[in-house]
Amino acid sequence: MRHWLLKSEPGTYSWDDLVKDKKTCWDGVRNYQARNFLSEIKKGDAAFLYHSGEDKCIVGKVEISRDPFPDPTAKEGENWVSVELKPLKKAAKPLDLKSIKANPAFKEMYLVRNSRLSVSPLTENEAKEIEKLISSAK
DNA sequence: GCCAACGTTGGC
DNA sequence: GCCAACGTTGGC
Repeated sequence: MRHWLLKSEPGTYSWDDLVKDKKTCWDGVRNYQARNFLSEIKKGDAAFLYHSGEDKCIVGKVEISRDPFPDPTAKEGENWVSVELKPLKKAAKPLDLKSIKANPAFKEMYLVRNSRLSVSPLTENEAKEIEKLISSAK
């Protein structure tokens, strides 16, 4: 099982929206690198949801509930993919970007090195560290 | 609101 | 195939 980081503007689609919807189709990704990662995701993988913009926090953990499939919002002839996901658990303590940048365990993270990439893989270590940090009570 | 980083597009 | 121009994203 692999771990991923999914990024979203909370104004566009937030953790709360996801909880309200119970599950969502992660579509609209229009970046080749992100698409390549998307298509590597498998049902049963876990991902963390990061809010860019106002929040700049990892806000929760989600589970991929469907293997990659063609993005329904793609135009005719275009080849984009999406996955389906559902909320697993909300972060007891959101992990903000400042802490991520300050933590040497996250030095190599895509979020740190290329904050514009909306879908990226996490190493096992990074995933463990995130898990630990968002789970611990304040 | 500004700017840096990155991706895409189009002229050559 | 290169590179300048432009658009988008996201942090500050």
